[in-house]
Amino acid sequence: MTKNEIADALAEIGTLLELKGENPFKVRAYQAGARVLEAIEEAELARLIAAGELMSVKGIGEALAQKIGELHGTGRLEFLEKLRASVAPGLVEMLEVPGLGPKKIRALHDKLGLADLAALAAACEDGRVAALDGFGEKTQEKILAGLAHREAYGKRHLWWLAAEIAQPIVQGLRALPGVKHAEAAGSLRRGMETVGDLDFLVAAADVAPVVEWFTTLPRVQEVTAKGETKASVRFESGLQADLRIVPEEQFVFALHHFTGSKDHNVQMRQRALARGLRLSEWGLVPAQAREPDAGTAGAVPGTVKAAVAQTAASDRVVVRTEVELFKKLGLHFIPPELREGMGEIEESEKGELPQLVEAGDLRGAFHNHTTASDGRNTLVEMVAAAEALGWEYLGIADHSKSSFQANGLTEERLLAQVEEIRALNASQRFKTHVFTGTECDILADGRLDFSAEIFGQLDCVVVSVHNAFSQDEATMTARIIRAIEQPHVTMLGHLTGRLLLRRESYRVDAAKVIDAAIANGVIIELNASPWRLDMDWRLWRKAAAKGLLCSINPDAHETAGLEHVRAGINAARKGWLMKENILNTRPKSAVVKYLEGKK
DNA sequence: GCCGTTTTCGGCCCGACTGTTTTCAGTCG
Repeated sequence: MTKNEIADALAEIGTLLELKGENPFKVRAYQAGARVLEAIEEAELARLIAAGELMSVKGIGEALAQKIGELHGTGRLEFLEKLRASVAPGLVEMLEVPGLGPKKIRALHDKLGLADLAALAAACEDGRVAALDGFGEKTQEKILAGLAHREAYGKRHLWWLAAEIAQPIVQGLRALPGVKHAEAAGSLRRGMETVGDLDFLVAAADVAPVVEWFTTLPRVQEVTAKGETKASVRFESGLQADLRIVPEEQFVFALHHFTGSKDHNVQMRQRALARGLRLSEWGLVPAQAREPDAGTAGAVPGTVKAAVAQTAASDRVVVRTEVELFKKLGLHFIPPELREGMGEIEESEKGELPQLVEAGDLRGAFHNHTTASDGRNTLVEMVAAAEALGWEYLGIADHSKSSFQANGLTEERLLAQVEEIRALNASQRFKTHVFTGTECDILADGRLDFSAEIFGQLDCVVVSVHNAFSQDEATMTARIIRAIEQPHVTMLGHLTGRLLLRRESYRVDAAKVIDAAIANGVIIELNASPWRLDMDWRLWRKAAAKGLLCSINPDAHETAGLEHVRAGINAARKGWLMKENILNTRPKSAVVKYLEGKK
């Protein structure tokens, strides 16, 4: 069984135990185990298991090590199979209904015998749910609404589209009178490839006008909450957005808290405790400041909020920026993209966080299409757009002949395009230099769509899979490796072929392909299309450490698509990549030298 | 179930909100 399948199995155990009402800390241990496993490489896992060293990994103890070993060796786990048999599958689905958690689901199952969503809907409609102890009319309505909206609104949203909505809202909030600061937080700020909802944070003394402005934004379909410090809306697209308003002195703590991730926050709080401090969205206070105070209106005694309220202003830990917040805990600033609880705190403590690549570091981009194949803008239009972005160079890579659905180029058409590009460069009409190239199909058996002789006349050869997606993992992996072992190949396009929220990736052993790419001096692209972001950011940190070179490729099919490199920069930053790890941060002369070295 | 410069037992991040309740449990982030 593969690493990811084992991680899924552990996460499933956690969910099932939760539904059975098990000790929540045991549940957490399985969930944590699943996450830890995802961060280990396939080969490293096999080695740890063989060497009996699995328990040396933090978060994996005796019980998890035994179960992981059994899953890895046999592909089965009796413990999990018995667990599955003891929980109705419909209960797992119920967890996706807003307002339903393990306790309520258990009650619905034990007292009403409900075992799936259809039975749940029926029980709500005839009022049985509302009659249950601990439930009521409101809860019943909420469940029904949740079931109705599950299809339409339960989905996540692409970062790119969410950012397009969020950006003007942040600008608008900042322009409101009395607003001191406004930021988008959450997974959007962390640059995740998809986001569940938007989180806006505002520092302002006067709350009402901010809430009023937010809840009356264009395209707001429904205002789902409107209170003293918070409002929530749902846009027509189904995207939800939360707004929180805090006093100015709390803003940095709240921004950090609502940026997350959850794992990062847990680790930060533990770190604060270890240093005699308590951290929350309310502030940073000495851990011993626990005694309730009569004057602490509204705050629950013993909480950080109460401690903040009762601590004399002169004794509070005053923090004006996130840089200062991290510094108070003995850390260097951790960029939001790295806050995934994946070792960033340890590296920050050592002062060894990478100098992450920035949008301004890009000097050009490869893998772009024109009207010669399936693009919507001509060569000249694409180059003009690249020049407007200030790029030194633009790599063209139209489809090859086997991609007939994409109007792929034959050898003759490709060579004609090469002539056209050379003439354009010679004319000096644009400051942007154009590199010739192709996005050549990797055929089903790993052969390529053009001969080495053709490749020899191009600056850059991108090879990609566009058909026979259903091959098994071993076949697909061997196919891709065969392709990148061939001479003249510069880079591999979209490693897994995934389309976020639309199409699963094809099956491929990423670790093997990464090793083969390094061995053959082939680049793997970070396809910056917001629908792809492929190869996944989670794989980049280790791959780059091993020596893999990245190219952030927009895969643009129209001029506007060139700007998708911003999404690629996000993903690269999440993958801990520095400028040095990425080909298209290099000046044109260095790129020319690199490409000539490949011939 | 995991973990340990107070520990091998007794903890495990923190707080808001909602709806259901007369003081709190469950859910969510």
